[in-house]
Amino acid sequence: MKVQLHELVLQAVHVLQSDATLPADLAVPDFVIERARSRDHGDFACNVAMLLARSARAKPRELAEKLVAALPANSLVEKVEIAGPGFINFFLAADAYHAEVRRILEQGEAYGRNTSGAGKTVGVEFVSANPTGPLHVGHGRNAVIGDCLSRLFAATGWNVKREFYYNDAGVQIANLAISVQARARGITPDDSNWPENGYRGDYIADVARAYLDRASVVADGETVVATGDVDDIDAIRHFAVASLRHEQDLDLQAFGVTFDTYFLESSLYTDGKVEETVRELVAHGHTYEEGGALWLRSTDFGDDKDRVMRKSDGTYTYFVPDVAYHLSKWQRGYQSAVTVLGSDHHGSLARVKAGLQALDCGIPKGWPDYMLYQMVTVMRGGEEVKISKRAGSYVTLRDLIDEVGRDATRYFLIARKSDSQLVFDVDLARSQSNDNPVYYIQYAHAR
RNA sequence: GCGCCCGUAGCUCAGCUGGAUAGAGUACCGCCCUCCGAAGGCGAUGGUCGUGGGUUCGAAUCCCGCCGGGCGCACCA
Repeated sequence: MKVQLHELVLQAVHVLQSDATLPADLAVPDFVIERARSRDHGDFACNVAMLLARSARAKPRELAEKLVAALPANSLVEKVEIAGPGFINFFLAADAYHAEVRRILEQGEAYGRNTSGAGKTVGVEFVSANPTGPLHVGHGRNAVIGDCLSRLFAATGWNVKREFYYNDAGVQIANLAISVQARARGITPDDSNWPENGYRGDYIADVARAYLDRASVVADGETVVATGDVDDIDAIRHFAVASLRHEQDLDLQAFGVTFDTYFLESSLYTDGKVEETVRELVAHGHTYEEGGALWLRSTDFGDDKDRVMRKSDGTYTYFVPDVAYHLSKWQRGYQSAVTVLGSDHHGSLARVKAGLQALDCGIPKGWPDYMLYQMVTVMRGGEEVKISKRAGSYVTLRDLIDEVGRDATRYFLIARKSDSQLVFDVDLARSQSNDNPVYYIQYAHAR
Protein backbone atom coordinates (compact mmCIF):
# COMPACT_ATOMS: atom_id res chain seq x y z
CA MET A 1 0.00 0.00 0.00
CA LYS A 2 2.75 2.40 0.96
CA VAL A 3 4.64 1.51 -2.18
CA GLN A 4 1.62 2.27 -4.34
CA LEU A 5 0.96 5.61 -2.64
CA HIS A 6 4.64 6.47 -2.88
CA GLU A 7 4.49 5.87 -6.63
CA LEU A 8 1.40 8.09 -6.98
CA VAL A 9 3.06 10.96 -5.15
CA LEU A 10 6.21 10.54 -7.19
CA GLN A 11 4.17 10.84 -10.37
CA ALA A 12 2.54 14.01 -9.06
CA VAL A 13 5.98 15.49 -8.41
CA HIS A 14 7.02 14.65 -11.95
CA VAL A 15 3.89 16.31 -13.32
CA LEU A 16 4.76 19.52 -11.48
CA GLN A 17 8.29 19.30 -12.81
CA SER A 18 7.10 18.92 -16.38
CA ASP A 19 4.82 21.98 -16.17
CA ALA A 20 7.61 24.02 -14.58
CA THR A 21 5.89 24.50 -11.25
CA LEU A 22 8.92 22.77 -9.84
CA PRO A 23 12.45 22.99 -11.27
CA ALA A 24 13.06 20.11 -13.67
CA ASP A 25 16.50 19.42 -12.24
CA LEU A 26 15.15 19.19 -8.71
CA ALA A 27 16.41 16.25 -6.70
CA VAL A 28 13.35 14.53 -5.31
CA PRO A 29 13.90 14.16 -1.58
CA ASP A 30 13.42 10.94 0.33
CA PHE A 31 9.86 11.46 1.43
CA VAL A 32 7.88 8.93 3.42
CA ILE A 33 4.40 7.52 3.37
CA GLU A 34 3.57 6.58 6.90
CA ARG A 35 0.64 5.22 8.81
CA ALA A 36 -1.24 8.18 10.29
CA ARG A 37 -1.29 8.15 14.06
CA SER A 38 -4.76 9.55 14.41
CA ARG A 39 -7.86 8.48 12.50
CA ASP A 40 -8.54 12.17 11.84
CA HIS A 41 -5.42 12.20 9.72
CA GLY A 42 -6.66 9.48 7.43
CA ASP A 43 -4.92 6.17 6.79
CA PHE A 44 -1.57 7.32 5.47
CA ALA A 45 0.28 10.62 5.58
CA CYS A 46 2.98 12.01 3.33
CA ASN A 47 5.55 14.67 4.18
CA VAL A 48 6.80 15.39 0.65
CA ALA A 49 5.48 18.96 0.44
CA MET A 50 7.39 20.03 3.53
CA LEU A 51 10.58 18.47 2.28
CA LEU A 52 10.22 20.07 -1.14
CA ALA A 53 9.30 23.49 0.23
CA ARG A 54 12.84 24.69 0.82
CA SER A 55 14.40 23.80 -2.50
CA ALA A 56 11.26 24.83 -4.39
CA ARG A 57 11.08 28.15 -2.51
CA ALA A 58 7.39 27.65 -1.95
CA LYS A 59 5.08 27.37 1.00
CA PRO A 60 4.49 23.74 1.98
CA ARG A 61 0.72 24.03 2.06
CA GLU A 62 0.50 25.62 -1.40
CA LEU A 63 2.83 23.00 -2.77
CA ALA A 64 0.70 20.31 -1.21
CA GLU A 65 -2.38 21.67 -2.95
CA LYS A 66 -0.66 21.63 -6.32
CA LEU A 67 0.59 18.11 -5.68
CA VAL A 68 -2.85 16.88 -4.77
CA ALA A 69 -4.25 18.43 -7.94
CA ALA A 70 -1.57 16.62 -9.93
CA LEU A 71 -2.20 13.22 -8.37
CA PRO A 72 -3.06 10.63 -11.02
CA ALA A 73 -6.55 9.20 -10.88
CA ASN A 74 -6.76 5.90 -9.05
CA SER A 75 -9.17 3.65 -7.26
CA LEU A 76 -7.13 3.28 -4.07
CA VAL A 77 -7.74 6.66 -2.58
CA GLU A 78 -11.15 7.92 -1.63
CA LYS A 79 -10.17 11.31 -0.25
CA VAL A 80 -7.07 13.44 0.15
CA GLU A 81 -6.68 16.23 2.69
CA ILE A 82 -4.01 18.74 3.42
CA ALA A 83 -3.41 19.34 7.10
CA GLY A 84 -1.05 20.86 9.62
CA PRO A 85 2.14 22.36 8.21
CA GLY A 86 1.63 20.61 4.87
CA PHE A 87 0.92 16.94 5.38
CA ILE A 88 -0.93 15.20 2.60
CA ASN A 89 -3.34 12.79 4.24
CA PHE A 90 -4.74 9.87 2.30
CA PHE A 91 -8.08 8.27 3.13
CA LEU A 92 -8.23 4.88 1.48
CA ALA A 93 -11.24 3.52 -0.32
CA ALA A 94 -12.86 0.48 1.24
CA ASP A 95 -11.96 -1.41 -1.94
CA ALA A 96 -8.29 -0.95 -1.21
CA TYR A 97 -8.73 -2.77 2.08
CA HIS A 98 -10.86 -5.49 0.56
CA ALA A 99 -8.26 -6.14 -2.11
CA GLU A 100 -5.56 -6.46 0.55
CA VAL A 101 -7.63 -8.87 2.60
CA ARG A 102 -8.16 -10.98 -0.51
CA ARG A 103 -4.42 -11.01 -1.13
CA ILE A 104 -3.76 -12.14 2.44
CA LEU A 105 -6.26 -14.98 2.13
CA GLU A 106 -5.00 -16.05 -1.27
CA GLN A 107 -1.32 -16.00 -0.40
CA GLY A 108 -1.66 -17.51 3.06
CA GLU A 109 1.78 -18.34 4.47
CA ALA A 110 3.46 -16.71 1.51
CA TYR A 111 1.97 -13.29 2.27
CA GLY A 112 4.59 -10.70 3.09
CA ARG A 113 7.48 -12.77 1.82
CA ASN A 114 9.67 -11.72 -1.05
CA THR A 115 12.59 -12.99 -3.11
CA SER A 116 15.03 -10.13 -2.70
CA GLY A 117 17.67 -12.51 -1.41
CA ALA A 118 17.17 -15.20 -4.03
CA GLY A 119 20.34 -16.86 -5.20
CA LYS A 120 22.38 -15.57 -2.30
CA THR A 121 23.72 -17.45 0.70
CA VAL A 122 24.00 -16.02 4.18
CA GLY A 123 25.75 -17.72 7.08
CA VAL A 124 24.18 -16.90 10.40
CA GLU A 125 26.44 -17.90 13.25
CA PHE A 126 24.83 -17.90 16.66
CA VAL A 127 24.89 -19.39 20.14
CA SER A 128 28.40 -20.83 19.57
CA ALA A 129 28.61 -21.77 23.23
CA ASN A 130 31.62 -23.72 24.32
CA PRO A 131 30.64 -27.12 25.70
CA THR A 132 31.73 -26.37 29.25
CA GLY A 133 28.32 -25.99 30.86
CA PRO A 134 24.58 -25.73 30.31
CA LEU A 135 23.17 -22.91 28.21
CA HIS A 136 22.19 -19.90 30.29
CA VAL A 137 19.83 -17.01 29.77
CA GLY A 138 22.42 -15.06 27.76
CA HIS A 139 22.72 -17.93 25.31
CA GLY A 140 18.94 -17.89 25.16
CA ARG A 141 18.96 -14.28 23.99
CA ASN A 142 21.62 -15.16 21.44
CA ALA A 143 19.65 -18.18 20.25
CA VAL A 144 16.38 -16.38 19.71
CA ILE A 145 18.02 -13.42 17.98
CA GLY A 146 19.86 -15.74 15.61
CA ASP A 147 16.79 -17.85 15.02
CA CYS A 148 14.58 -14.85 14.21
CA LEU A 149 17.27 -13.35 12.00
CA SER A 150 17.57 -16.62 10.10
CA ARG A 151 13.81 -16.79 9.63
CA LEU A 152 13.75 -13.24 8.31
CA PHE A 153 16.49 -14.00 5.81
CA ALA A 154 14.62 -17.11 4.74
CA ALA A 155 11.41 -15.09 4.33
CA THR A 156 13.20 -12.81 1.90
CA GLY A 157 14.50 -15.64 -0.23
CA TRP A 158 18.03 -16.07 1.09
CA ASN A 159 19.64 -19.47 1.30
CA VAL A 160 20.32 -19.50 5.04
CA LYS A 161 23.01 -21.55 6.72
CA ARG A 162 22.64 -21.67 10.49
CA GLU A 163 25.96 -22.35 12.09
CA PHE A 164 27.12 -23.17 15.61
CA TYR A 165 30.87 -22.84 16.21
CA TYR A 166 32.49 -24.30 19.22
CA ASN A 167 35.81 -24.87 20.81
CA ASP A 168 36.43 -28.53 21.50
CA ALA A 169 40.11 -28.33 22.42
CA GLY A 170 41.89 -25.41 24.06
CA VAL A 171 42.34 -24.30 27.63
CA GLN A 172 38.70 -24.17 28.68
CA ILE A 173 38.09 -27.69 27.50
CA ALA A 174 41.20 -28.87 29.31
CA ASN A 175 39.71 -27.34 32.46
CA LEU A 176 36.48 -29.13 31.79
CA ALA A 177 38.30 -32.44 31.51
CA ILE A 178 40.27 -32.06 34.72
CA SER A 179 37.12 -30.93 36.52
CA VAL A 180 35.28 -34.08 35.48
CA GLN A 181 38.34 -36.14 36.33
CA ALA A 182 38.50 -34.58 39.80
CA ARG A 183 34.80 -35.32 40.40
CA ALA A 184 35.31 -38.87 39.18
CA ARG A 185 38.00 -39.22 41.80
CA GLY A 186 35.61 -38.05 44.48
CA ILE A 187 37.11 -34.57 44.83
CA THR A 188 34.56 -31.80 45.38
CA PRO A 189 34.94 -28.07 44.71
CA ASP A 190 35.35 -27.35 48.42
CA ASP A 191 38.32 -29.67 48.76
CA SER A 192 41.79 -28.16 48.90
CA ASN A 193 43.00 -30.21 45.92
CA TRP A 194 40.15 -29.11 43.62
CA PRO A 195 41.70 -27.82 40.35
CA GLU A 196 42.26 -24.08 40.48
CA ASN A 197 40.26 -23.18 37.37
CA GLY A 198 37.88 -26.09 37.64
CA TYR A 199 34.19 -25.84 36.80
CA ARG A 200 32.31 -26.15 40.05
CA GLY A 201 28.74 -26.77 38.92
CA ASP A 202 26.81 -29.87 39.89
CA TYR A 203 26.49 -30.87 36.24
CA ILE A 204 30.21 -31.77 36.32
CA ALA A 205 29.43 -34.42 38.93
CA ASP A 206 26.64 -35.75 36.68
CA VAL A 207 29.05 -36.10 33.78
CA ALA A 208 31.63 -37.79 36.02
CA ARG A 209 29.05 -40.28 37.25
CA ALA A 210 27.96 -41.12 33.73
CA TYR A 211 31.58 -41.54 32.74
CA LEU A 212 32.22 -43.96 35.59
CA ASP A 213 29.03 -45.82 34.64
CA ARG A 214 30.44 -46.28 31.11
CA ALA A 215 27.43 -44.53 29.68
CA SER A 216 27.20 -43.60 26.01
CA VAL A 217 26.13 -40.27 24.64
CA VAL A 218 25.26 -39.02 21.15
CA ALA A 219 26.29 -35.54 20.04
CA ASP A 220 26.79 -33.99 16.61
CA GLY A 221 26.22 -37.32 14.92
CA GLU A 222 28.78 -39.23 16.92
CA THR A 223 28.26 -41.81 19.67
CA VAL A 224 30.80 -41.61 22.45
CA VAL A 225 31.10 -44.46 24.93
CA ALA A 226 32.74 -43.74 28.28
CA THR A 227 35.61 -46.04 29.19
CA GLY A 228 35.33 -45.36 32.89
CA ASP A 229 39.13 -45.04 33.06
CA VAL A 230 39.77 -42.16 35.46
CA ASP A 231 43.39 -41.75 34.34
CA ASP A 232 42.59 -41.36 30.64
CA ILE A 233 42.21 -37.59 30.37
CA ASP A 234 41.68 -37.68 26.59
CA ALA A 235 38.78 -40.12 26.97
CA ILE A 236 37.32 -37.99 29.73
CA ARG A 237 37.57 -34.86 27.62
CA HIS A 238 35.97 -36.53 24.64
CA PHE A 239 33.11 -37.85 26.74
CA ALA A 240 32.61 -34.60 28.64
CA VAL A 241 32.45 -32.51 25.46
CA ALA A 242 29.94 -34.91 23.93
CA SER A 243 27.85 -34.93 27.12
CA LEU A 244 27.59 -31.18 27.34
CA ARG A 245 26.99 -30.80 23.61
CA HIS A 246 24.19 -33.30 24.01
CA GLU A 247 22.66 -31.33 26.87
CA GLN A 248 22.88 -28.13 24.85
CA ASP A 249 21.19 -29.85 21.93
CA LEU A 250 18.31 -30.88 24.15
CA ASP A 251 17.97 -27.31 25.43
CA LEU A 252 18.03 -25.86 21.91
CA GLN A 253 15.50 -28.39 20.74
CA ALA A 254 13.21 -27.47 23.63
CA PHE A 255 13.70 -23.84 22.63
CA GLY A 256 12.75 -24.51 19.01
CA VAL A 257 16.15 -23.63 17.57
CA THR A 258 17.97 -25.70 14.96
CA PHE A 259 21.30 -25.56 13.16
CA ASP A 260 22.63 -26.77 9.83
CA THR A 261 26.27 -26.92 10.80
CA TYR A 262 28.22 -27.51 13.97
CA PHE A 263 31.72 -26.26 13.31
CA LEU A 264 34.58 -27.52 15.48
CA GLU A 265 37.46 -25.22 16.18
CA SER A 266 39.81 -28.21 16.26
CA SER A 267 39.01 -28.90 12.60
CA LEU A 268 40.73 -25.65 11.67
CA TYR A 269 43.96 -27.13 13.02
CA THR A 270 43.53 -30.64 11.59
CA ASP A 271 42.55 -29.26 8.17
CA GLY A 272 45.57 -26.95 8.15
CA LYS A 273 43.33 -23.86 7.93
CA VAL A 274 45.16 -22.15 10.77
CA GLU A 275 48.53 -22.77 9.15
CA GLU A 276 47.19 -21.62 5.81
CA THR A 277 45.88 -18.41 7.33
CA VAL A 278 49.17 -17.62 9.01
CA ARG A 279 51.09 -18.43 5.84
CA GLU A 280 48.89 -16.10 3.80
CA LEU A 281 49.19 -13.26 6.27
CA VAL A 282 52.97 -13.59 6.31
CA ALA A 283 53.09 -13.87 2.51
CA HIS A 284 51.18 -10.64 2.09
CA GLY A 285 53.68 -8.86 4.29
CA HIS A 286 51.33 -7.80 7.04
CA THR A 287 53.24 -9.47 9.86
CA TYR A 288 56.46 -8.99 11.80
CA GLU A 289 58.36 -10.72 14.59
CA GLU A 290 59.03 -9.05 17.88
CA GLY A 291 59.98 -10.41 21.27
CA GLY A 292 59.82 -13.96 19.97
CA ALA A 293 56.19 -13.55 18.90
CA LEU A 294 54.62 -13.19 15.48
CA TRP A 295 52.50 -10.04 15.16
CA LEU A 296 49.83 -8.93 12.72
CA ARG A 297 50.06 -5.29 11.71
CA SER A 298 46.33 -4.92 12.24
CA THR A 299 46.68 -1.16 12.75
CA ASP A 300 47.00 -0.97 8.95
CA PHE A 301 43.38 -2.13 8.81
CA GLY A 302 41.70 0.01 11.40
CA ASP A 303 42.55 -1.81 14.62
CA ASP A 304 43.82 0.35 17.46
CA LYS A 305 46.89 -1.77 18.14
CA ASP A 306 48.81 -4.60 16.52
CA ARG A 307 47.95 -8.12 17.64
CA VAL A 308 49.99 -11.13 18.55
CA MET A 309 49.23 -14.13 16.35
CA ARG A 310 51.74 -16.64 17.60
CA LYS A 311 52.91 -16.31 21.17
CA SER A 312 56.55 -16.75 22.10
CA ASP A 313 55.68 -20.23 23.39
CA GLY A 314 54.71 -21.21 19.84
CA THR A 315 50.96 -21.48 20.35
CA TYR A 316 48.44 -19.30 18.56
CA THR A 317 46.25 -16.67 20.15
CA TYR A 318 42.53 -17.33 19.79
CA PHE A 319 42.08 -14.71 17.15
CA VAL A 320 44.03 -16.70 14.53
CA PRO A 321 41.55 -19.59 14.42
CA ASP A 322 38.83 -16.93 14.49
CA VAL A 323 40.19 -15.42 11.29
CA ALA A 324 40.68 -18.89 9.81
CA TYR A 325 37.09 -19.73 10.67
CA HIS A 326 35.72 -16.65 8.97
CA LEU A 327 37.93 -17.32 5.97
CA SER A 328 36.31 -20.73 5.78
CA LYS A 329 32.88 -19.11 5.72
CA TRP A 330 33.98 -16.90 2.86
CA GLN A 331 35.42 -19.87 0.97
CA ARG A 332 32.19 -21.76 1.51
CA GLY A 333 30.44 -19.06 -0.51
CA TYR A 334 28.65 -17.01 2.13
CA GLN A 335 28.16 -13.71 0.31
CA SER A 336 26.83 -12.43 3.57
CA ALA A 337 27.73 -13.54 7.07
CA VAL A 338 26.26 -12.46 10.38
CA THR A 339 27.57 -13.37 13.80
CA VAL A 340 25.34 -12.92 16.82
CA LEU A 341 27.63 -12.00 19.68
CA GLY A 342 27.44 -10.72 23.25
CA SER A 343 28.60 -7.12 23.43
CA ASP A 344 31.34 -8.12 25.84
CA HIS A 345 33.10 -9.56 22.79
CA HIS A 346 32.82 -6.49 20.62
CA GLY A 347 36.50 -5.72 21.13
CA SER A 348 37.47 -8.72 19.04
CA LEU A 349 35.52 -7.56 15.99
CA ALA A 350 38.04 -5.03 14.72
CA ARG A 351 40.92 -7.47 14.83
CA VAL A 352 39.06 -10.27 13.05
CA LYS A 353 38.04 -7.87 10.29
CA ALA A 354 41.60 -6.57 10.15
CA GLY A 355 42.86 -10.13 9.81
CA LEU A 356 40.43 -10.83 6.97
CA GLN A 357 41.42 -7.66 5.13
CA ALA A 358 45.09 -8.51 5.54
CA LEU A 359 44.51 -11.77 3.67
CA ASP A 360 43.93 -9.68 0.50
CA CYS A 361 41.56 -12.27 -0.90
CA GLY A 362 38.71 -10.05 -1.96
CA ILE A 363 36.66 -10.07 1.24
CA PRO A 364 34.64 -6.83 1.40
CA LYS A 365 35.59 -4.37 4.10
CA GLY A 366 32.46 -4.64 6.19
CA TRP A 367 32.29 -8.43 6.02
CA PRO A 368 31.14 -10.11 8.21
CA ASP A 369 28.27 -8.32 9.92
CA TYR A 370 27.80 -8.55 13.64
CA MET A 371 24.66 -8.43 15.69
CA LEU A 372 25.65 -7.50 19.22
CA TYR A 373 23.38 -7.87 22.18
CA GLN A 374 23.66 -6.58 25.73
CA MET A 375 23.56 -8.46 28.99
CA VAL A 376 20.50 -10.14 30.45
CA THR A 377 19.67 -10.04 34.14
CA VAL A 378 16.94 -12.14 35.69
CA MET A 379 14.41 -10.91 38.25
CA ARG A 380 12.48 -13.33 40.38
CA GLY A 381 10.21 -12.36 43.25
CA GLY A 382 11.14 -8.72 42.72
CA GLU A 383 14.84 -9.35 43.20
CA GLU A 384 17.73 -9.77 40.84
CA VAL A 385 18.96 -13.35 40.68
CA LYS A 386 22.66 -13.15 41.36
CA ILE A 387 24.80 -15.22 39.09
CA SER A 388 28.14 -16.70 39.90
CA LYS A 389 29.80 -18.61 37.11
CA ARG A 390 32.63 -19.52 39.45
CA ALA A 391 30.29 -21.30 41.80
CA GLY A 392 28.47 -22.73 38.80
CA SER A 393 25.18 -21.17 39.82
CA TYR A 394 23.22 -19.26 37.21
CA VAL A 395 19.84 -19.23 35.55
CA THR A 396 19.86 -21.78 32.79
CA LEU A 397 17.82 -21.59 29.63
CA ARG A 398 16.23 -24.86 30.67
CA ASP A 399 15.05 -23.30 33.96
CA LEU A 400 13.31 -20.52 32.08
CA ILE A 401 11.67 -22.82 29.54
CA ASP A 402 10.37 -25.06 32.33
CA GLU A 403 9.23 -22.13 34.43
CA VAL A 404 7.56 -19.80 31.94
CA GLY A 405 7.26 -21.83 28.76
CA ARG A 406 9.12 -21.83 25.46
CA ASP A 407 7.24 -19.15 23.57
CA ALA A 408 7.04 -16.71 26.46
CA THR A 409 10.78 -17.08 26.99
CA ARG A 410 11.47 -16.49 23.32
CA TYR A 411 9.15 -13.49 23.29
CA PHE A 412 10.66 -11.76 26.30
CA LEU A 413 14.20 -12.31 25.00
CA ILE A 414 13.43 -10.89 21.55
CA ALA A 415 11.01 -8.13 22.56
CA ARG A 416 13.79 -5.74 23.53
CA LYS A 417 16.13 -4.34 20.96
CA SER A 418 19.41 -6.14 21.19
CA ASP A 419 21.53 -3.17 22.23
CA SER A 420 19.46 -2.48 25.31
CA GLN A 421 20.26 -4.37 28.44
CA LEU A 422 17.42 -6.67 29.24
CA VAL A 423 15.75 -7.50 32.51
CA PHE A 424 13.93 -10.81 32.34
CA ASP A 425 11.17 -10.71 34.95
CA VAL A 426 10.26 -14.33 35.52
CA ASP A 427 7.06 -13.51 37.40
CA LEU A 428 5.85 -11.13 34.72
CA ALA A 429 6.65 -13.65 32.00
CA ARG A 430 4.81 -16.37 33.88
CA SER A 431 1.71 -14.28 34.44
CA GLN A 432 1.45 -13.52 30.73
CA SER A 433 2.30 -16.91 29.37
CA ASN A 434 -0.32 -19.29 28.03
CA ASP A 435 2.10 -22.07 28.89
CA ASN A 436 2.06 -21.02 32.52
CA PRO A 437 1.79 -24.30 34.45
CA VAL A 438 0.05 -22.59 37.38
CA TYR A 439 -2.70 -21.47 35.08
CA TYR A 440 -3.41 -25.02 34.00
CA ILE A 441 -3.56 -26.18 37.59
CA GLN A 442 -6.05 -23.43 38.39
CA TYR A 443 -8.04 -24.22 35.31
CA ALA A 444 -8.13 -27.86 36.27
CA HIS A 445 -9.42 -26.95 39.72
CA ALA A 446 -12.02 -24.66 38.24
CA ARG A 447 -13.37 -27.50 36.18
C1' G B 1 42.30 7.70 29.57
C1' C B 2 40.30 5.45 24.77
C1' G B 3 36.28 2.64 22.12
C1' C B 4 31.10 0.59 21.81
C1' C B 5 26.07 0.60 23.97
C1' C B 6 22.27 2.70 27.14
C1' G B 7 19.65 7.06 29.85
C1' U B 8 11.72 8.37 27.68
C1' A B 9 5.58 7.37 33.02
C1' G B 10 6.91 4.61 40.05
C1' C B 11 9.15 -0.03 37.43
C1' U B 12 10.41 -2.76 32.54
C1' C B 13 10.68 -0.81 27.76
C1' A B 14 8.70 0.93 22.42
C1' G B 15 9.14 5.32 19.51
C1' C B 16 15.13 7.67 17.27
C1' U B 17 16.84 7.32 8.18
C1' G B 18 13.33 14.87 12.23
C1' G B 19 7.03 16.00 11.40
C1' A B 20 0.77 17.10 13.56
C1' U B 21 -1.84 15.61 20.99
C1' A B 22 5.32 11.10 23.11
C1' G B 23 3.00 5.03 23.37
C1' A B 24 2.69 -0.23 25.56
C1' G B 25 3.18 -3.67 29.55
C1' U B 26 3.29 -3.55 34.75
C1' A B 27 2.14 -1.17 39.49
C1' C B 28 -1.41 2.03 41.98
C1' C B 29 -6.76 3.88 41.92
C1' G B 30 -12.10 3.43 40.19
C1' C B 31 -15.89 0.52 37.71
C1' C B 32 -17.73 -4.28 35.46
C1' C B 33 -18.11 -9.53 35.49
C1' U B 34 -20.09 -13.24 41.29
C1' C B 35 -21.40 -21.58 37.60
C1' C B 36 -18.33 -22.80 33.45
C1' G B 37 -10.58 -18.25 32.43
C1' A B 38 -11.05 -12.35 38.66
C1' A B 39 -3.86 -14.39 36.74
C1' G B 40 -10.33 -11.36 33.00
C1' G B 41 -12.70 -6.65 30.80
C1' C B 42 -13.30 -1.18 30.77
C1' G B 43 -11.51 3.50 32.48
C1' A B 44 -8.55 7.22 35.12
C1' U B 45 -3.93 9.02 37.12
C1' G B 46 1.03 9.34 35.73
C1' G B 47 6.36 12.19 31.42
C1' U B 48 11.10 19.51 32.30
C1' C B 49 12.02 12.49 26.70
C1' G B 50 19.50 12.70 31.92
C1' U B 51 21.46 17.82 31.19
C1' G B 52 23.44 22.32 28.55
C1' G B 53 24.17 24.29 23.79
C1' G B 54 23.72 23.98 18.24
C1' U B 55 21.27 22.91 13.30
C1' U B 56 15.96 23.41 11.49
C1' C B 57 9.74 26.15 9.66
C1' G B 58 9.75 21.91 13.20
C1' A B 59 14.18 17.89 17.66
C1' A B 60 12.72 12.26 22.17
C1' U B 61 14.80 11.67 17.06
C1' C B 62 20.57 14.90 13.87
C1' C B 63 25.55 17.40 15.76
C1' C B 64 28.85 18.98 20.03
C1' G B 65 29.88 19.36 25.41
C1' C B 66 28.77 17.55 30.30
C1' C B 67 26.56 14.03 34.00
C1' G B 68 25.06 8.96 35.18
C1' G B 69 25.08 3.41 34.17
C1' G B 70 26.89 -1.22 31.45
C1' C B 71 30.69 -3.65 28.52
C1' G B 72 35.50 -3.85 26.36
C1' C B 73 40.62 -2.18 25.99
C1' A B 74 46.31 -9.50 27.21
C1' C B 75 52.01 -13.06 24.30
C1' C B 76 43.43 -15.24 28.45
C1' A B 77 39.54 -17.68 25.59
